[in-house]
Amino acid sequence: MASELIRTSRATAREGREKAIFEAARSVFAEYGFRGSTTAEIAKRAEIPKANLHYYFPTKEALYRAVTEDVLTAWLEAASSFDESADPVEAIAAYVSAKMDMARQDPIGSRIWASEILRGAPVIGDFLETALLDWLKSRETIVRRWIKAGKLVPMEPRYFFYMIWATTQHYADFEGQMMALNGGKPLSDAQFETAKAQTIATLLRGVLPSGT
Amino acid sequence: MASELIRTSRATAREGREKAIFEAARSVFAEYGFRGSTTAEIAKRAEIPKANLHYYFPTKEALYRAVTEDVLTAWLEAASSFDESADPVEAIAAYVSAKMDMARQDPIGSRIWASEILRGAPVIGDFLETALLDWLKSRETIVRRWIKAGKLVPMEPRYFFYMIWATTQHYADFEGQMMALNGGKPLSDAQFETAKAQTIATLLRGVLPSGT
DNA sequence: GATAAGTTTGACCAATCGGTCAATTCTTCT
DNA sequence: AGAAGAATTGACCGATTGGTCAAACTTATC
Repeated sequence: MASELIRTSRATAREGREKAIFEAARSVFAEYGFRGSTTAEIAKRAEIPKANLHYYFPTKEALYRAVTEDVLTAWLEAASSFDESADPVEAIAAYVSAKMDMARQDPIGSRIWASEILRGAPVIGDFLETALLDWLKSRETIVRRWIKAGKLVPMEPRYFFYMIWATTQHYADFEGQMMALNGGKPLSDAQFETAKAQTIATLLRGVLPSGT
Repeated sequence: MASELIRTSRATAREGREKAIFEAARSVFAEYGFRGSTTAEIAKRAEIPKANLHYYFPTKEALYRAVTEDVLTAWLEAASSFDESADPVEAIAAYVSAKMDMARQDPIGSRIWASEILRGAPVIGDFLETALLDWLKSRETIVRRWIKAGKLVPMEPRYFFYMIWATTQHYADFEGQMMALNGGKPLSDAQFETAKAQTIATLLRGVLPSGT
């Protein structure tokens, strides 16, 4: 069966195994950070011998770099949902919504980001100082324009973005705390939608002029 | 000189050395989490031989428990600043202010909390399910009363507290990210005061009825 | 079906891990 | 001054760390 041979070809099998290692690494790094993670634990979660892991990723650091780069890509995707052309209500709502969904769908990525920053961002430091700073500057300009047009209350845009990042990140990083406060269960879909809607509403009311 | 002997007595010296170890442990645990931290690194930062560290704290875990208990104490202190008797504006402003100041003065404590939650809160789990849950429930009752009295917009109090916790925590845990976005320097006192005032203003406007 | 290339794996390595211990030094008390 | 206890420390321990390697096994190609 040639077709089946193609489907299970070496390249495909390799991709699958790489992905299994990758996902195992994500979960371990998110839980224990870089230094606290062991290649043995990652191999165990990927259900392969440790030596095999080093065949696909030469070092623990190379694996970590691959994982963090992936997180950055996801971050940039969500960032694009802050739309300059839209009016502030739409732009903010869409952006917060996208970030909340990201925290919900990929809490592990968010936690990797958090633990990377906690130890001083040795790997993504460059990204923070370049791409993230550029993004923030350009969005600050947009927000300032809205403020001047009277569409938003006077404020320092930067600290508003910090509030947004903080809140959305919180739903991923502190899931454990939320679970403890929710009878040991994670937020249901309904609860999460309520949280999301309320977060957007509170943030919007917090920056829109009274008459709006 | 008897007075000097008393001042540098054994008990006092012991306290001092214990505190040095304690502080070293806090900084290492905050940076690398429990598993990523090593007693060797802690001893190095405390400037003592590793064997001496184990004279004061028998195990790495005992040291970690001492550190986390200290963090919980600080948390409870800040929690008390949410005053039931005050009106909502005062209560919320005071609470957010206290939490922001805590994040500013003791970012390390906040980071220890964060990394403990990231790995599933194995040590403070009990606290979350008991003391923290009790605190949250009682404050939810207060907030609901204010909502019924028309002093606050209708909402789920819980998610509002999450926003407060998230934002204040963010200023401690993501200090590295903020530095990168601030020309490599930490927020100045003036910047921090602006951030604090704006955070309080935005949160308050976000939950106060329009006419207020 | 034979050859070559890609993949898997147990055994192993030096370095580091948390922790112990006995010998030594320093303080306190009489 | 000297005995007793408290504190310090280098040397050391078994276990675990990230990583290597050669041998065995699979798969693709002719």
